[in-house]
Amino acid sequence: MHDIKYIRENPEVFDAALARRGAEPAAQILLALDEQSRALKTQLQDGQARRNEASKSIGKAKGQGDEETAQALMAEVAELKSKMPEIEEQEREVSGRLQNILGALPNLPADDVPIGDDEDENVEVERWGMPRVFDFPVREHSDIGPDLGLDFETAASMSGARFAFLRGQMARLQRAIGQYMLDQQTMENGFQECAPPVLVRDHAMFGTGQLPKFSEDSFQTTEGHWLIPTAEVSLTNSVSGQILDEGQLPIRLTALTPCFRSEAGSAGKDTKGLIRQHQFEKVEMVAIVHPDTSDDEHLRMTEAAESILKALELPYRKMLLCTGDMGATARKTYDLEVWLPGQDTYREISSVSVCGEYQARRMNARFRPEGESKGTQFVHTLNGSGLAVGRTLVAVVENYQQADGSVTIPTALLPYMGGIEKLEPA
RNA sequence: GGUGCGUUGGCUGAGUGGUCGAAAGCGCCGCAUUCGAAAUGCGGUAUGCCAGCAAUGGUAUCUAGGGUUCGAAUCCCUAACGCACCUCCA
Repeated sequence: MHDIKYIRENPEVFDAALARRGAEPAAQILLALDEQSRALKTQLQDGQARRNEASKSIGKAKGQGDEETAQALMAEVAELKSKMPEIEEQEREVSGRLQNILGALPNLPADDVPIGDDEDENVEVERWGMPRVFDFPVREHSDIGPDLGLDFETAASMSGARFAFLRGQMARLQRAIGQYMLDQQTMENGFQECAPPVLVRDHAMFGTGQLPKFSEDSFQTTEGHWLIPTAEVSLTNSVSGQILDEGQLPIRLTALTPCFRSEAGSAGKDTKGLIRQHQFEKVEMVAIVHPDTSDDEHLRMTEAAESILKALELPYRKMLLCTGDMGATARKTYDLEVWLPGQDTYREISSVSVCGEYQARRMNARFRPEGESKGTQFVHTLNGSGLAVGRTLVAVVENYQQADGSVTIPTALLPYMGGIEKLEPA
């Protein structure tokens, strides 16, 4: 959500920023609606002022027992009132349209975000770790997995495509990965562990920006609840509508939850394996911070995600997303892409975004600056995966695979594996 | 799923259909007092929009949306949320 005042004062800057994202200019239509809406408001308020004045006089007249004057005034007010609903209706319609357009616009990219159309124009910032050299034919996880407890057929029989049924040591490994990452984020990186709802209402989805534009990406129950596509929704909305004390900031939250995505529009993409599922687990990080610190927090959060990959000794690269590849709510995003030897490529495993006040405005999440009794400011919000559990599982299986089809367990995960040191093919 | 009660400013909490943007207290800010502080006293303390250089004035907002009325924090309806009891159930 954008500040209409800012647009009023900087229409060209606003449109230029939208253009960098490849979005159509919007300032002109917004300002036209804004002007109309305000003109109608004024008109309405003039009418209301006269009505209120007359109504007060009626009260006085009645108090003095002057029934005649009261009747005359009442007639006048009735006349006045007959015209008001029409203006009211117009005003509602105009400001409704204004809100709709405003609510559907993406965030403005930060100045240092590279301009580009799609992922091909993302910029590699750094690379960590050396891809392992294999002395046997490397296989994809979808190839290795079935003998280790990764069962797509059983899942398909009950749920269809893009679901997985994990068994035995494979299920255990997924649990170990989730537990390990949650422990790291809470005990090492200062995030508070949360266990939030995974079903949320419309306004929560609007607050974090999934609605109104991206409803087709998520599942909705027959009751009207949405299944969260990421715990970002639940965690960020925990401060929705609140006025925090400056001293409470920063708030750092994390949660391990299932995430649900319809993957509409990605038909034919990543159909093999665990990469793109309707349901997957993810450890999410969210930070609610003072506006002055959001850029630093962005780096901090990215490092928190990187620390997991380093501990698991998984090679990765850090990408700065270009304007065309960023999510609608982000001002700036770093993606971490893990090396998948089976696919001979780097694949996204974490996405860390700073949203500025874009979500905070939508949620009306504010803080009260220290030492001031009045006045509030919007907080800044950030979110990032720390990390996606399913894709981490893929990365472990592919990077730690052995010639005999077994998979060794990264040292960091051993304490979570209950004595299992290797996944053995059945 | 059923019944009842509730939702007021940063917080607590009054409020008979007109004089209520709303008592009082707390908190916060300023001033006085003090060497300084505490305590005390005095004053000030919501937000959006419109007009205005400004002071200020107008208007809307007492969870939200409808309605009744010349006039609604106050009456009616609906929803959301909270609490209690009942029913059911991991």
